[in-house]
Amino acid sequence: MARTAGSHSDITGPRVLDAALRLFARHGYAAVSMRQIAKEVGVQAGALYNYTPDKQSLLFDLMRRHMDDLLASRAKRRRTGSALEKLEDFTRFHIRYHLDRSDEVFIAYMELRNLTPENFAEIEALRREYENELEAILRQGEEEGVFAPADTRIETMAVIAMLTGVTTWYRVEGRLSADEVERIYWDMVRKAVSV
Amino acid sequence: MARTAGSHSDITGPRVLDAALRLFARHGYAAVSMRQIAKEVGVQAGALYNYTPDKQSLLFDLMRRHMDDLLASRAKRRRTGSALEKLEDFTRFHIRYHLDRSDEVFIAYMELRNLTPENFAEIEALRREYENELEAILRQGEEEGVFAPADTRIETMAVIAMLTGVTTWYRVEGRLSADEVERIYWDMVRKAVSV
DNA sequence: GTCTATATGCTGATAGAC
DNA sequence: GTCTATCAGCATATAGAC
Repeated sequence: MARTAGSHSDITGPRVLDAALRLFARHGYAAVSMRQIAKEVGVQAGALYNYTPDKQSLLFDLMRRHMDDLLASRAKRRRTGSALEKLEDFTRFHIRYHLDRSDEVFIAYMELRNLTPENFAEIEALRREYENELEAILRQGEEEGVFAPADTRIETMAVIAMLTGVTTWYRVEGRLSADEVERIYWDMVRKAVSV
Repeated sequence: MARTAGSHSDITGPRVLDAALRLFARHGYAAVSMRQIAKEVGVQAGALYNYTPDKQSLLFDLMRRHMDDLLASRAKRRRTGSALEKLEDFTRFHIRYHLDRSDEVFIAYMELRNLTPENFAEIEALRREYENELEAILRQGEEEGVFAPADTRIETMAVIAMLTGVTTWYRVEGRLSADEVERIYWDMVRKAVSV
């Protein structure tokens, strides 16, 4: 019951990360100060250092958490079946996941260069792991004869770039539902890689 | 013949923009200081202000110049013909142009949020103009019956995102020539929008 | 756990000598 | 046109009171 003087909340930790997420996504890591984050949380700047050793860790934790969530969510949904079924599942998953987490996605793509080399290597490995699933699907499809023989690595990068681009224009209040967007992109992806 | 004391070069102006281009592309606008730019040019920080009123103008000038060049280059190449011919021309142009100007492209996509609202509006209008040509091509193809009926605006965004993504992985010293990359992407674009 | 205060250094931009 | 010197402010991070 007794509270240490000045302690107004025991959930300040998550709120710090949330504030950093919003501000980094909106203004960019380098342009956001610890004071701005503190103001958003409702504490003084010094108090932030109870929750993070430094600003870089804030960025890294956000990216790490995002990539972990992405891979974990993907692992739950992964299924067996034909390459075409797998590709549709991957495409719809990617679109939906990225629409639901626009801030995280934006940071994950834009702020890579603001990570220290060690942190960058770790995040990049996770991203590569995610891309590799798509590449494996495309390869399977080629072997099945349903996808056109091609440079699968480049196809992988092209498909991911196309899908991730949805975050640059999609607005929830816009004219299209997430379901419709899924379908449109799946149409294009299917045709793009098919024979 | 006589030179003002301290004047070592009459091409410092362009060198300032070039240095800013490289540094902004590598580290991001917000993370680069005027002192870093000055060091790259080989002058003191104060001297930069003979060439630019402020840091924001440096960013805006780089973006403006890039978009102007892009639209001018495109206008030179634009041609008449079938939608399929026009789309191939657009695709190959976009890939090649973006491979040749990776720094400019990177800045043009990553630093939009660091423009003042007025500057942003101006750049955004130019980008929209570029996108509109692609959208018109897709529409023509639908009318000709060679492209699948679809949401042309989303198709436009999807195609541009896919093509522009080439800058994230292409390396001149890599295993693929620019010609091969052009062909691979054209294959995918053609299939993605066709009936 | 949060506060205030502060250390230390870098920021964009300007003034005036040469 | 470039220099040196400087202004005023903000950066990250830390110290110590409560």
